[in-house]
Amino acid sequence: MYNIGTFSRITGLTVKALRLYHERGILEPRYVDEKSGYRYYNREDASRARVVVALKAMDCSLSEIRHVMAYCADESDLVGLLAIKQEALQAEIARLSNISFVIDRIINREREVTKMKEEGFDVEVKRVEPQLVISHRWTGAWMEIGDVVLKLRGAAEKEISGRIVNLCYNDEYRELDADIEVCMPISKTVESPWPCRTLEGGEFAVLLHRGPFETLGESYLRVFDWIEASGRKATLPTRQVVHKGPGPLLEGDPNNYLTEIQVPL
Amino acid sequence: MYNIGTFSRITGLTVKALRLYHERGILEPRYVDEKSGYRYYNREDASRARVVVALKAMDCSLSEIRHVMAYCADESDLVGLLAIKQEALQAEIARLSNISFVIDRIINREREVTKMKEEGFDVEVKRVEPQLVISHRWTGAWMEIGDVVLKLRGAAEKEISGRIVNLCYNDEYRELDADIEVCMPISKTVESPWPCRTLEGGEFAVLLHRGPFETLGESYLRVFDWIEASGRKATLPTRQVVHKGPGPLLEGDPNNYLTEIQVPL
DNA sequence: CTTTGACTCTCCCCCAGGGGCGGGCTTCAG
DNA sequence: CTGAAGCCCGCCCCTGGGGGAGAGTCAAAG
Repeated sequence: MYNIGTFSRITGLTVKALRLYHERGILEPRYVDEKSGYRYYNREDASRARVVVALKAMDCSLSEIRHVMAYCADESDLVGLLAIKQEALQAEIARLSNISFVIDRIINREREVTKMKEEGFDVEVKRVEPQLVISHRWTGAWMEIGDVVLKLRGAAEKEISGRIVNLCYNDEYRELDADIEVCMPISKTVESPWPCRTLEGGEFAVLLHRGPFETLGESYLRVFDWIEASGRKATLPTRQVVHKGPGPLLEGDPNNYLTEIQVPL
Repeated sequence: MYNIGTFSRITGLTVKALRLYHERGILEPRYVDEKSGYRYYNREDASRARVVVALKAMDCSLSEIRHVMAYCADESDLVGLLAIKQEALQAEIARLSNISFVIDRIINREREVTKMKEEGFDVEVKRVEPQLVISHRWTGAWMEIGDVVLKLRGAAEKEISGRIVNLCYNDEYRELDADIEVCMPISKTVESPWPCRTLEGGEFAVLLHRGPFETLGESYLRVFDWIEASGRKATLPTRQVVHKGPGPLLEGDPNNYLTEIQVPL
C-alpha cells in the first residue's frame, strides 16, 4: 500500500490530479482511512494508472477516460474514440500552423523595418522587379485607403508576399478625388472580387520617408528636385510602398511610419 | 450605440465573452445604463474589438491581451510576446503531431488485426524477411515477458515498426526456466540498453493461433504434425509473433489474442 | 512520550468562457 | 396603454487541474 505521495511518484501523476481522479471515479484508491481521509493505493492501481496516463497523454478528457476505464476492455473498443481524436488533432495542428505562419510574418516584417530604419534616407535610383498583385483602383479620398487595404488583405490572406503599394495617377495633388490604385503583392493567383495583375518593373527614383502620410509632400519635393537636378524625367504613376503603416493589428505611431516613395523614370 | 447583442454580431465575439472582457477591463462598453445594467458599445469599440479578436485568434491569454491593449501602441511592441508564442506553438504542434502518430499506429494495428481475423487458420509455409530488432534474451518464466515488452517498447518508442516476436530456444516446454528472447522490430538503429540485431529471415511453417497464450500448445501440436506429415524437418528457435495481445493501453480479452506461430524449416 | 518535520486532508480561487436559470428591460404590435 | 416576444442582467456550475491556506496526521528521533 502506497500513500498518495509515493503513488504520485510511481505513476507520474500529481497529487492534485490523483485526488481529482478519485473524486471523478476514474482512479479510486484501494482504501481510504475513515478517520484521517488518507488515500492508499495498490500495485494493481498503478497499472490502471498507466492507462490513465496514456489516455491523458492523448489529450482525452476526463469523462472520456472514465468511459474507457469503465467500458473498454480491448483496444478495438477505442478505435472509434481515437478516430474522432485524430480528426480533432489534425484540425488543431492546422490551426496552430496557421497561427504560427501569421506570427512569423509579423515578426519578420518588424525585423525588416528595424533594419530599414538604420539605413539611409537619401534619394537613389533603384531597379524594381515586376510583381503579381491584386489591386483596386478608384477615384476618391486618400483616407479611404484604410478600408480598401483591409479588404484586400482579407482576400489575399496567406498569399501576401510583400508590402502594400499605392499608385497615384494624378500629376497634381488631389485631396478628395485622387486617382488611386492600392496593390497587394501576392505569391500566386488568388480568387477574389479584385483583379489579379502584374505590376510592371522598371527604374525608379526612390526615397524612404519617415513620418505620417500627411508629411509625404516634403519628401516628394526632395525626389522631384533630385530628378530635375540629375537631368532625368519623372513619369506617372508615382508609387508609395508602405513598409510601416497601420499594421494588421495595431495602428502604431504615425511618426514611425516608413513609406518608400518611388517615382518612375 | 449598439447593445451587446448587436455588438456581438458586429465583432464576432459572443455575448458571454463580451461580458467577460468588460469584467476583466479588456473591452469596456462606452456606456452602461445604471438602472438596467445594459451595456452599450460604440463604433470605436468595434475597432478595438478587432484587435482583441486577432489576439485571441493567436491564442493569447486574456491577461496578455489586456497588457497589449493597455501598453502596446505599435506592433513592434508585440514582437517579444509573439516570439514566445511562436515557440510555444512549435512545441504544441510537435506534441500534437506525436499524439497523432501514436493514435495512427494504434488504429492501423487494430485494422490489420480485424482483417487478419477474417483470414484462415491453417498451417502454411511462408518466407519471412530479415528484420532489424532490439531484443532481450534471458532464462525465466513466460510471465516475465510482459515487463520486458514494456521496457523494449519504451526504448524503441517511435521507431517501432511491427509486431513483437518471441523466440523460444528450448526444444521442450519449460514453465519457469525457459530460454526466451523478446524482439521489438524497429525501423532504424536505436540507442538503448538493449542490443540491436538483425533477426534473420527464412522459410517457416506458420499458423495463426487465436486465444490465450496458455492454449498455444494445441496449435504448436498442429504445426509439428503438419511438418512431419509433409516430410520436412523443424528446427529452433520457434517464433511467436504477437499480432494481438495485451496492448500498449489495455489488456484486452485473451480469447481474442492472435499469435502467429512460426517454426523454422 | 513528546516533539518535529514531512505529509495529507478539505476548501477556495484561478483560467476562458459555455450552458442554463430566474427575473428585469425594451420594443413593437394591437 | 398593455401584452408579448425577445433581449439582457447576474449568478451558479462545468472543464482539468495549479496554487495556496489552515488544520489534521504519520513516523522517526530525542
